[in-house]
Amino acid sequence: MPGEERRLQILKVAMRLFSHRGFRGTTTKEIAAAAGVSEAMVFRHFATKEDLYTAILDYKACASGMQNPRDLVADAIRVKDDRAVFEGLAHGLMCHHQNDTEFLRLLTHSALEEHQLADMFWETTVRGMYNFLGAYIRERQHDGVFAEVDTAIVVRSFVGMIIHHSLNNTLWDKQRRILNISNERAAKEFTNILLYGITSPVASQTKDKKKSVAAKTRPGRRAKN
Amino acid sequence: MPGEERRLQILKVAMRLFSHRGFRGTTTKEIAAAAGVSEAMVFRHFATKEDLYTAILDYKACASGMQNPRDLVADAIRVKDDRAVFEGLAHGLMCHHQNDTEFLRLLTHSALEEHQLADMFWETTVRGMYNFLGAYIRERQHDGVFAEVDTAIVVRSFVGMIIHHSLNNTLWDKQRRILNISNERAAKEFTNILLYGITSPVASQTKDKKKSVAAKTRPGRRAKN
DNA sequence: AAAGATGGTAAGTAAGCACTTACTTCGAGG
DNA sequence: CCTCGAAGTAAGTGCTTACTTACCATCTTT
Repeated sequence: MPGEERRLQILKVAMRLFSHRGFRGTTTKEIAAAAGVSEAMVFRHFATKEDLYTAILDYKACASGMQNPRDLVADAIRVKDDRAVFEGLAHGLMCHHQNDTEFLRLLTHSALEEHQLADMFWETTVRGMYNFLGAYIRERQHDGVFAEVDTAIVVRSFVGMIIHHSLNNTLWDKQRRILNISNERAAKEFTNILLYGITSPVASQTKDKKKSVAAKTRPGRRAKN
Repeated sequence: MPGEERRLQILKVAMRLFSHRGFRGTTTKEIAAAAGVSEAMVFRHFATKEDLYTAILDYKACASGMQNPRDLVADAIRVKDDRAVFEGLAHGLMCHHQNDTEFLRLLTHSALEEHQLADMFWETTVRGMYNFLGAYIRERQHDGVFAEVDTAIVVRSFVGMIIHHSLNNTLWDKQRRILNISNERAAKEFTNILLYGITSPVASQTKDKKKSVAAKTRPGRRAKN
């Protein structure tokens, strides 16, 4: 097998093991065995175990896509379709987490171990999310559509629903015993709660002074299903 | 030092180390050194390292209090003060997480390692939370105060905001660079979003058919501070 | 066919690990 | 004073760990 291919294979195998057992909980012997080669081969491709770990993180950060979440909802932002912005973002993130469960696990491990990856991820992806989503919310506040709440709090609330749901599905309740819904449904419901809350609508809100795309696309009211 | 006292001391020291470095990442030698005794003493009090781990979990589950969160808001539930229910719950949980950061870390570690503690915790505390909070929400839906959303989704959303915020504070952004607010404020803002969403109020909602405590205690509208 | 790069391994090594053994110290009770 | 159990340790034991060395086999190039 050519070198590059083998390298990638070892990397992927190690990724799987690290994500389940953690860095210290995974031995180089196990990695070698899972890859079907001798331990020496692992060290031919990666000088140290630590190198292998950081190579994985690079791979996850770059190759694995991890497209800017902003791109997911660029269109919706342009036309100020609030529902599409939040729903699209939620759906995109949750699908990513579902398709790449190792990602969340690795990230959580690195946060616990206080590995640099956690900081890196925070400084780039997370901060970026707070910035661009915060900017959008602020814009809509100026439009008079959103209430004047600290934007960071809004982002934290919404991201909290999403991440917590994904963590539940991949870490805590894999059989989805407590809550088993599709990502589409979850995205829609979370968006509903963020935009309108759970308090029953008591007055038909027909007196919108500022007509907005959000208002146009707002559903009558969600039903239980 | 008497036996019981030493045992507890070792247990607490181990708890601190385990919560930061994980089970496999902490050596018995380190534990002994941190407790100021020889390694043999650790094994006199706990037959194996695994025993020490489960002893910690028992200690956390029982001794550490971990009072039923229902008790936190029993009064508010009785008088159906929605705001007090959610705000009290959020505040209580977040304060608990803040005062005992090891708790969240241990729990997260055990979930990643798929240790039995994670299941135990899930089956008791988490399931209990979904049950009692879900029951309250359902009651208020029958009262016509809350919209007809699947109660488990509502609980997941709200708990998500809380847990995610706590995890941020203890794991990801310890310096609170992105969001630095008190637990009181966070509890209040999360509750606002859950109850009313972030969409600006456009019609004064004076036509409440069913007068409720929630309606009475609802604030005019929150301001940015 | 010689040379050498490439992909691979068996068999180490030194350090670190959980756990043990054989021993000391010391205060209370008869 | 002596004994006896509880608190404590120094120095292991055998196994595992990350990492190395020395060596093979099979291609490609000249």
